Amino acid sequence: MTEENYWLMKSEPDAYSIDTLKKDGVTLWDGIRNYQARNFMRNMQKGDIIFFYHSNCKPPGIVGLMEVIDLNLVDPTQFDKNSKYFDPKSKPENPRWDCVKVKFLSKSKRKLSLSELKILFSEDELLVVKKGNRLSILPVSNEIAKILIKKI
DNA sequence: GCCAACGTTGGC
DNA sequence: GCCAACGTTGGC
Repeated sequence: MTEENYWLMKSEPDAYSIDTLKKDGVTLWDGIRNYQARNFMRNMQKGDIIFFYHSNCKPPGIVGLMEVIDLNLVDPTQFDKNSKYFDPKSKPENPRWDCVKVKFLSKSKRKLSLSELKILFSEDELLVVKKGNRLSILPVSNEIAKILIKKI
């Protein structure tokens, strides 16, 4: 049996929230315009579990779980001139940005806030608690993920 | 609103 | 290739 990998993905609830995902069921995680975050997405596998994190809100924190169901999809927003994610340098014959498709799994009974995460984990254990970390997609170790899942 | 911590851009 | 200027993210 292959073990799942775990990730954390951030979204501002005003832009896309856990409740919207719950309603949609599945969604394309598009609009990623950071190479490091994109490369993490490229390392995902079907069945990987993702912690959904609400950023830029009070308080920020983990609000639910989702699952990767499709990989290496071209991000359509890069070619959409009306999108804020339009990238004039990206060509359809050689797309620069891709994304994954995710499925809603569960919403936390209670938000696991960043301040709580800081108490539970060090910067080395969980990257989202690292000061100044701006990446919107981060890996989570299996060990830490199992602890987190019990708490949400 | 402030600012730390980056990433990106462009002149040279 | 260097680096200054600028832009973005996101906590506080």
